[in-house]
Amino acid sequence: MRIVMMATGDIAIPSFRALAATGELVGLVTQPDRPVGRHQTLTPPRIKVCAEEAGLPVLQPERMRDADAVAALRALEPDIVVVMAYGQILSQEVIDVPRIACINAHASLLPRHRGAACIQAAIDAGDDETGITIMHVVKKLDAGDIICSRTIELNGTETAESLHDDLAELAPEALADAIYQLRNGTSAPIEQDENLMTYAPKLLRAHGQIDWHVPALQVARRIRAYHSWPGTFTTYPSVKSGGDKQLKLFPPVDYYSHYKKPVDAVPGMVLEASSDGMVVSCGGPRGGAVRIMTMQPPGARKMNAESFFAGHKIMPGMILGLPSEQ
RNA sequence: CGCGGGAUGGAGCAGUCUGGUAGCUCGUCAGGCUCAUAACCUGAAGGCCGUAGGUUCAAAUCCUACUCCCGCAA
Repeated sequence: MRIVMMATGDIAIPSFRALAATGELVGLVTQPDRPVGRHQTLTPPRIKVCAEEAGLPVLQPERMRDADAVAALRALEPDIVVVMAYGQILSQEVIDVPRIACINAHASLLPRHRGAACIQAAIDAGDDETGITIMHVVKKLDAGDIICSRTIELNGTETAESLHDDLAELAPEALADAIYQLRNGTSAPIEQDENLMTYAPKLLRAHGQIDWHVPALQVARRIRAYHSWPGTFTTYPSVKSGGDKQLKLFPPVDYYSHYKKPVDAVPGMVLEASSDGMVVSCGGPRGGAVRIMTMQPPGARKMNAESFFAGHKIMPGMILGLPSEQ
């Protein structure tokens, strides 16, 4: 059995190593090296480094749909192509290259949370469970028939970062199951129920701005869900510059569905500013609040509430996140 | 050389534009108050103001180079 992996994200690394260990992996297709970081240094995907250490051929086509890229993939004569966090939409021509199947490992329980931000979406939605789904690749994104899946319970403390790592470790087992079924011709793919489908589009930094009008539970979930990518932030009025400054927010966050507030409290109002944290009024029918204990002002490192309030004049009654509401 | 912000006692900051005795909120230590305290009062210790040069009677402050940290963008 000849297997080719198409993957770019770190989530695919454990799966890559597991496949490489079987000796059936004959190549990796990954995104081209990209300028990355503060100095725009050209950096290879980490999984590419893994492939080179394993002595496997690596393809990095700018556009996988191009004829020469397809030809290069075909030259590897794959029986199965395994796609995981690759970063390019595949054309039908590419999907048809492998002799047996082109399959995808997706980090959610499909048909829930199709799309790039599936991990964040599961936490943000407050799901009780998520997992890894192995399905056939079709032209429509993440819509192919399901071969198998593995489930992981959520306990309400995960961040996208921690869940990403857990799912990365869960994936090899699911992949092995799917490949075993395909090898023996015993797989019985199940069609996805389109009525249960949700879509989690790719996230940008700007999506991390907190809307204080939503209930405290949702604010707390989002701060967890978006850590560490794309992160969450709000803005605060700066006494020094007179303008507004960004404040990044970090988990863990406590939330209160009920919180004693002054009568003029509005969403985004700071209710408490102490070494125990910054309590911010949220929206929703009962008007809860969240307690932020770790934050990061512009130009500085991440710090706890005690340090933050030592040098930043944030007083109860100030309103956070105003610009987005105007 | 992608764009920008920053480096000041243990922590977080002000002071830099307009050069002239090192400040703030905490923390630490000592004493006081108190039945008691993480609360309150008083006092003290702790800084070559990132590094190296330059300008000047005088540099945290102005000029040049360098090191490290951070945000944006990817």
